[in-house]
Amino acid sequence: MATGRTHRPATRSRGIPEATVARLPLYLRALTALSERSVPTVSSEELAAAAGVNSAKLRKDFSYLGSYGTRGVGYDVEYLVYQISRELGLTQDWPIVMVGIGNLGAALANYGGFASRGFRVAALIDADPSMVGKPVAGMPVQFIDDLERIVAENGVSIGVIATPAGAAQQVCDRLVAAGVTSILNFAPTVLSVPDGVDVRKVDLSIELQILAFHEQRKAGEETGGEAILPPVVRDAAAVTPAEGRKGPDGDMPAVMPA
Amino acid sequence: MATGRTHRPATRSRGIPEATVARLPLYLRALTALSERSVPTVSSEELAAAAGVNSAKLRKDFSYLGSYGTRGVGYDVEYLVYQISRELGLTQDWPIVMVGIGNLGAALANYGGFASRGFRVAALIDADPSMVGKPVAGMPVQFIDDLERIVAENGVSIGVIATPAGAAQQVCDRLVAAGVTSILNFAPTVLSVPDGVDVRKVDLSIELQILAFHEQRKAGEETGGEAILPPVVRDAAAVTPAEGRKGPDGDMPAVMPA
DNA sequence: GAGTGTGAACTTATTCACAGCT
DNA sequence: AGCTGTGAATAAGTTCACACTC
Repeated sequence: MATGRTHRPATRSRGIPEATVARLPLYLRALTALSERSVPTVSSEELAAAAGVNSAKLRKDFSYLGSYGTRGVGYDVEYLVYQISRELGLTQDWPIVMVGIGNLGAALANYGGFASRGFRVAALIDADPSMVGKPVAGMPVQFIDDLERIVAENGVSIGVIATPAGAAQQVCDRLVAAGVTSILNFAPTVLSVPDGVDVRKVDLSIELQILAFHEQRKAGEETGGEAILPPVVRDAAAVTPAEGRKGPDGDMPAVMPA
Repeated sequence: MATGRTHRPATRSRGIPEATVARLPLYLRALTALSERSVPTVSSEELAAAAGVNSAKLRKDFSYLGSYGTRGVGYDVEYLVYQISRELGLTQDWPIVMVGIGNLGAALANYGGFASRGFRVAALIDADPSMVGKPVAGMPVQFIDDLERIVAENGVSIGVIATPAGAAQQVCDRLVAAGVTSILNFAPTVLSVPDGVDVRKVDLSIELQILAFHEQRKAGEETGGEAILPPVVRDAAAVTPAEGRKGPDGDMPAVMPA
């Protein structure tokens, strides 16, 4: 997240904590499901369970939006759906462009949840001329040379990058120059953007690595903590010995080629 | 994240903060890039820039792993690659299964970064009999009835769910029953799992909604904060009036059908 | 009675700033 | 002189617990 703006805007702004903002879509999804089942009201306890958080957190989160509940009763489902939608900006229409229509890009374009909530795919863009014109998710892929025109004509402010890592920064620069100010990045690279542009990243392999960390911990705990199991070295190529280090445990294995 | 275990294990454990763990893969990626360019050492400042964080945070993060740097010089790239890999558990091999080989599942299976770092796709599994046997990313899709056998035979502890939302919880339950203790969930649902099982979710539409929130803020700020612009209502269907509410601004529009 | 809304306590994360090593 | 490692200060996020309202 590369939000510039350190100082808050002059007007006394109701600052909704970032952590809360990140949970609003979760609440919204749970509420939408209730709405479809025509449930009229819901308590913080019930809604929290549906959203997978605890009720105190949920109430605190909602308190930043205003007092939308009724004591002794709970929350009006439809009313809350509306208020959260509005807060998230989903009562308006957001045209987005997707750049990089490979395997992943195509899959994302086909993914329904995309278009569902206020988001509309304005264009699919790729740099491969052989892709251009091919229909993906019911719309023809456009050539990257037209990126600037497409962004301008559609008033696009949100871009999705699903290119290979090598192309991502370049695409990002063009998007930003064309006026895009929010980017969802699926390429495994750190993007650098000017102040005022938001970047969120979704990274497959990072998520797996975090899971592996915890998984490893579990394995260690089973044997009574501080496991003796020496890590199975998978790839010890090209690691310098470097003596005198003081890590909490495990120096590099001796079998290591310099 | 549904980590059970409230109490720390008996042995005085070096508790690495969750926020730090989440950044280690980032550092690792930056270090790997340096390693490929045969850069021998790097300062916290340089590495932080490459990873997109600030240097104080990076040094603090590394301090939880041990003292792996050299004052006045910086960090030995190869040595750090090894230490972080070990800490993340990437020096061992993690067989994973992917369940749900639709558009997204197939795209993920084809995604290289998956297999690269210690992770090995042991099986692709789908519930659609017509998919079974078809090669995806060079391996035949297997039928969901074999899930338990596959998990057991391969010692799988990490599962990836890329099914439609409706099937996700059921698949999750089967994975957990079969012995999987870490799950990466791409389905737009909250999964409930027993204590001791970790779930991480990747959710497209949530990320977009967070971006929309910030995007809306920017639009408001341009006109001098506390924008007068009335939110364009896209879908005001079925919202109850509910008078007497006290949100910070904007009650529901009057045009609303009860 | 039931359940929200919220100060206050607590926990986790980030940033500062500088002592200490090379 | 340069750069790490880390206590101390600050900020952000979570949980507690209960007054208050319906």
